[in-house]
Amino acid sequence: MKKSNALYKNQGIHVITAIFTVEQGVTKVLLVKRKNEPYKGDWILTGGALYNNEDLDSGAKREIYEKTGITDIDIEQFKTFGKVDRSPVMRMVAVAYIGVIDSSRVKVLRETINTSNADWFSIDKIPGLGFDHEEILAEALVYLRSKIVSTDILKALFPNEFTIPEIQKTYEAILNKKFDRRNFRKKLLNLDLIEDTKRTGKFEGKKPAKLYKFKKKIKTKNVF
Amino acid sequence: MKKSNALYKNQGIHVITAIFTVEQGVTKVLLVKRKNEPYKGDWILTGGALYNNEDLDSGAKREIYEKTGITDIDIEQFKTFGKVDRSPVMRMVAVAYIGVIDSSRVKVLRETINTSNADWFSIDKIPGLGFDHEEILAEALVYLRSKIVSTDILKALFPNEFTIPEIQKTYEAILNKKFDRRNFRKKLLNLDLIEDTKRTGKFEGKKPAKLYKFKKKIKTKNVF
DNA sequence: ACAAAAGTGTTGACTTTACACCCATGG
DNA sequence: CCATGGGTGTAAAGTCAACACTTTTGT
Repeated sequence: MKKSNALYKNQGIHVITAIFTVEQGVTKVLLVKRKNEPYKGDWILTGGALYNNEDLDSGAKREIYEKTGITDIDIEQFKTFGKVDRSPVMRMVAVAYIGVIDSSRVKVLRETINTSNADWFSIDKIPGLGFDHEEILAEALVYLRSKIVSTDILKALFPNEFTIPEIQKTYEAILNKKFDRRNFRKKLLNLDLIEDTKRTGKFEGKKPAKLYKFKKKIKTKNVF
Repeated sequence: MKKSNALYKNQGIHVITAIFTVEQGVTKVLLVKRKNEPYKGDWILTGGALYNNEDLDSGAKREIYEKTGITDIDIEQFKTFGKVDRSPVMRMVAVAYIGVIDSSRVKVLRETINTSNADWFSIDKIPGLGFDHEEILAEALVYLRSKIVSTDILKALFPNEFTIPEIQKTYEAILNKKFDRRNFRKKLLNLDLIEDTKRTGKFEGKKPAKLYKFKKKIKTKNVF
């Protein structure tokens, strides 16, 4: 392959992450505001150009750190976006990730070189986003929803102990759906993701609730 | 973003597809042999560099056409690979796809500009592959297996009518697992992917078998 | 008439769903 | 002592896995 061929000259790779949290029953996503052209002043998902000396996952995490100050976040790649005109500057494809984090445990930076502000937005009050980030965010949400029903992706929100009513609220917020208290408990326990800690704590009720925690190892169940 | 910054100069994008078929109960993948360095003489999956004037899916299809002559193939993006050293020439990320096609319906080209030969390989007799294509192929297979249990991805192998014993053999070949005849039938019909054509045909038995076909519209079922 | 593969039905185990009742605590 | 949410149980409907018998044809 010839580097000089105009057919594939000046290409680049974005690594973009939709970082979600849930606060008081509301699903939110972290956005940053661009300081420079293109899309100056617009909100976008965290991300930026991949460097030559880093793998995709590392690049995505570096960008998260640079734009928000967040470290120690687990991310999961879900799709790559590559419409010809998705960036007005040059030909870029965007490798997109989702991440989940407890917003109360992180202090988000307000000012970086390329972005001013960084803030959590309720997913049903999203402003217009720059680049193709609205499309990316929409697909990120679909992916997030598909993941929480069978994986321990919510572990980031509940790294330690939690009660079932508490985590149920989070499921309901993300899936935008209500569940029967008793059936939810049975189903969740059946997924084999969490275990009883034999301790109790408080959530909303006056009666103490049992505390659970995510298991160390998880196994997935199969169709067929 | 400055195009000249060495941190992200000279990057490129590969679009790679693992094309599968099933012949007489054996799952096979289409490989081509490289004519030029790097990896001259090695077998690899079909693919190549994305052009600036095409979307990702189009690029993947163009590469398939150029390397094998195959047109009219449905492909599905499943993951992007981006280890720093995955290509010795320059920094490339590979957007990977899977596709399924009936090998008996296509005539695969044997000679192109960059590749000589193009042939079907049983997935348990894969030669060493160039670049990181062994890793891509391994993940492609996992993805393929996850897809056939709930989608109409096998439609490409059975575009028209087929019998249940016939398609069962294909499922068994891909999943490398045997199923009970009666339960397989019930489960498959329950997936709501196929419908009775009210016609009959022959497969292996002497008794005529009912002919089915994939439905036009498919709906997916949910957990939670 | 029989071998060989195709089609159908039943049963028991397990899940899922929809409910109703008791429990522990703070006020 | 009672309101509030937390915990548990049960019955009906549905799914899943294992298995046996009948049907249609070619020879």
